[in-house]
Amino acid sequence: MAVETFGKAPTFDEDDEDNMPIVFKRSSASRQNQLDSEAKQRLNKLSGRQGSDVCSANGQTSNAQNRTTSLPKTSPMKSSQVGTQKASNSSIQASLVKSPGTTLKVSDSTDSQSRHLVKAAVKEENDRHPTNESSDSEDDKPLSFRLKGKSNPPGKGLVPTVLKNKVEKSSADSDDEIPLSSKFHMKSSSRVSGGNQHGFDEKKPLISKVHQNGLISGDKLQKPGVISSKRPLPNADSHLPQFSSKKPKLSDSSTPLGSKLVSVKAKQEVDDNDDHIPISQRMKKVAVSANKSLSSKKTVSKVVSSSMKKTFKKSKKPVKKSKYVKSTKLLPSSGDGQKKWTSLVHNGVIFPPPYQTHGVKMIYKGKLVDLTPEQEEVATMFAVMKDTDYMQKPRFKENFWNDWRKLLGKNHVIQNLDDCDFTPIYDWYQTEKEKKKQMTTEEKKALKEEKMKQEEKYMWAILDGVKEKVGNFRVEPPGLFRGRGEHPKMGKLKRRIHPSDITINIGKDAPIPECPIPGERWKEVRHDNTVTWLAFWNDPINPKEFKYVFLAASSSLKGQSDKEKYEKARKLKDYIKNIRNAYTKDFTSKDPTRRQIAVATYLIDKLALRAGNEKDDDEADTVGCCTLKVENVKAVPPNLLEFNFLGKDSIKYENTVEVELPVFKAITQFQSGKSGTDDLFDKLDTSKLNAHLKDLMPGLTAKVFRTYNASITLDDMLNRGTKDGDVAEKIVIYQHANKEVAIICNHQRTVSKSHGAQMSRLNEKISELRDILKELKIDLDRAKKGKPPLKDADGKQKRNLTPEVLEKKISQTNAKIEKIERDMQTKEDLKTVALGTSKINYLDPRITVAWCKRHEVPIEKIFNKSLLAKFAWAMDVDPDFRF
DNA sequence: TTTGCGACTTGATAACATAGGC
DNA sequence: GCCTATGTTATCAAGTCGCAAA
Repeated sequence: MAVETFGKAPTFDEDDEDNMPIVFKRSSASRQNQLDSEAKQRLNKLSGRQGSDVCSANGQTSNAQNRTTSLPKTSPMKSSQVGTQKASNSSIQASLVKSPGTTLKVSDSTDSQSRHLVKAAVKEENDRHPTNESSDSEDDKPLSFRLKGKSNPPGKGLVPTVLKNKVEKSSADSDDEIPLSSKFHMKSSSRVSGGNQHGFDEKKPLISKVHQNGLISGDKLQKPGVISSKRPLPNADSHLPQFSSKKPKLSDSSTPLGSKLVSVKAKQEVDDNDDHIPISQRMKKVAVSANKSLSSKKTVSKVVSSSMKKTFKKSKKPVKKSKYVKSTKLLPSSGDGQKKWTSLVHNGVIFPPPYQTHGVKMIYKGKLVDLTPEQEEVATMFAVMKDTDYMQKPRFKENFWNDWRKLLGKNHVIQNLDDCDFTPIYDWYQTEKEKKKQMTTEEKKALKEEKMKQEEKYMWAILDGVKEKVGNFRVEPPGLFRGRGEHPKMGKLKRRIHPSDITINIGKDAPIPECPIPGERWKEVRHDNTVTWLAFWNDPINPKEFKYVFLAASSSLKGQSDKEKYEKARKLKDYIKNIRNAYTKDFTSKDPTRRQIAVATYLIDKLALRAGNEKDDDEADTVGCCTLKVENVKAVPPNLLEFNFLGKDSIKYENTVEVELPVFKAITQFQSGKSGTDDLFDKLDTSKLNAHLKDLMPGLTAKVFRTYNASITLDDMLNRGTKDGDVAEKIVIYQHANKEVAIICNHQRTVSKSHGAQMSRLNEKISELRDILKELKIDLDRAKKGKPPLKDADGKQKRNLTPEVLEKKISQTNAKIEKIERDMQTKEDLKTVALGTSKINYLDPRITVAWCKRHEVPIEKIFNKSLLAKFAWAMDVDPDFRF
């Protein structure tokens, strides 16, 4: 096996007490009733200093998934690694360079729509700022260099309470103060010229690079934005307290939190301690061994896997005819509220086809009923949901009935829902579905092509001369609202959206998209380049809210903000020690607000809880950290906290954690004198919390902790866990790390209906193989004695095989059994865990790409086509990249 | 200080496509 | 070559968070 088994018994480094891990284990919390009992029993510890599993509230010990492991210290990247980076990176880059010279690039698509778009784009392009600069990503900067000047004393504690030896790092030393443009001038290449794979304008500093300790950075390099019609452009630095027009709320409180805590940010620590490692990881002592030097130079560090090369080659391939390409590059950065684009051309949105009546009559009180097409359409929406869980929900039926009734009118023959029989419509729908299924491959293909033809022109936009995919160009069709959990509005009619509902956003000089429905017109056309949406309409269920049409995840615009997100999370690494220090100190603060902020931040950091905005009464009753109710947390002496609440999407969060005593005490204090439904953090909301976090680190918000902890967990587990072995074994390591992150983030999925059947089938297969194995062994014995093999089950004489051949067969069969057993284990482990969400949203793709490069794992074994496109910006990362 | 608006990101799952077993 | 398990993509709901107005 290529790896240490993560599930092994913990081994702590007893000698290095300060590095003793904090125990942090997230249970695979369950969806309402779907959690397997195993996961339910998982016990999580937050601050234990012992490696043993702790009994959960129900008295059971945690299982293998909850194993406690501790981690040794991570080391900053060795300076000796630095040298290899450029070379290997540049060779990769070389393979990635494409379409130099022009802004408008070649595309593989040349339909007339596209030509039309290009024309407009060219016109728009002429207005563009001609000197768009770009430079290479900070990835090129080795971590060791980025942390230059930072030192960290060895043997530092992991738990904030035991933190010591603060090493002050002048903010001026931080290379984050330096405009990226100057840091990477040697590699800069203009996006306009098409020479930069990234396409980032690194001169536009990342949010955290804009100001630190009040220093002006490269922000001034940014081109002036176009004035928004909506509201004045916010100051690019408005996220920083000192420039904010709004005073951070907490600074108003009796205790001057802000001033005291701001000093925290100036202290930056080197990562020779574990503070940048998520608590979850620090607590897991992976028995790291020989592969400690994983990140050190192996010859592979210069090697790109063949498949990876293939991928790169593909993206490099110039596309035909068109003057633009589907971009894999990133746009010049734009700050919040700043100009996001200069030219934008697109064809608007496509509408669902008008309703076609089927004429199937439903039954009311045993009699067939005539419905108008409008009434029939809504009745059909309801009828086809017969097999869903919504039909068991009275609220769903009530809401549907209220809306449908309005369409029926007061005097309609149908007077109540209970006497309605929608079966004829349901049966008709099933027949239609069956017909569709029965279509020949050719018919299906033709249908698909027809659809593609109709949609082609809406699929693409040209943003600053680059052809980009549009994400959701289809207007949502009418239907019944499928709110999650106990959403008060479930079942309501989501009415049809018309062009007159839609506001289009497009470049000033671009042709206004033709309204696809004759005789109708758009609600409004705007030319707002401070936003990225192409169109929006008001959500018919909640008219105060909007539905937007954005570019696809693979677009430069999204890639740009994705990268900024991860850079911000990476920056937290430099601050995390002091942040943890600060909140630990405040666990015992006399100021209750301060105490609540400290404990909330702790929970967000350690449990990856979401911020928890306030919700309206017309939304499902779910909570996040700031909105936790007293009843959601049970304090079990001496220091256990049992969390039980519905989080986003009404996914159940169940987790028992062991916390530091001051946290436990604080929680019991917050609970005292309150009823179960009262707010646990009554002096807190997300804006107060985030205002406070911004005092600690520019741009820091609650959600950054999730990204940070997810990515650092992956980075750490991969680097500690990967050993030599074949690709399949390495992929198992990756999945394991991915799974840990998914568990930390509570990303769940429903157990597939066929899970049980699949497992039994695999079990059967294993026993078949074992029988075969037995026979082979007998035959081998006989062959060795020169005897012929026994007859098979049908009584036929088997072929005479040499002992060598039989031995080979035995080993092949053993390998097959092992593989199935491994697959079964993985399947069982992952049956309630969704790996995709963290991969898409929380794991810095550069960690994955760099790891693949280091370990010769083809990147497409980890990222599918969509992810490869989404993370194009991360593909040329240096193999030595660490989060 | 609170509320609401606006613009995004994050999320589970339904629908669809495809690979691989028979 | 068919069928189905599995993987991928589309869908749209539900979060976060900044900002401005009340």
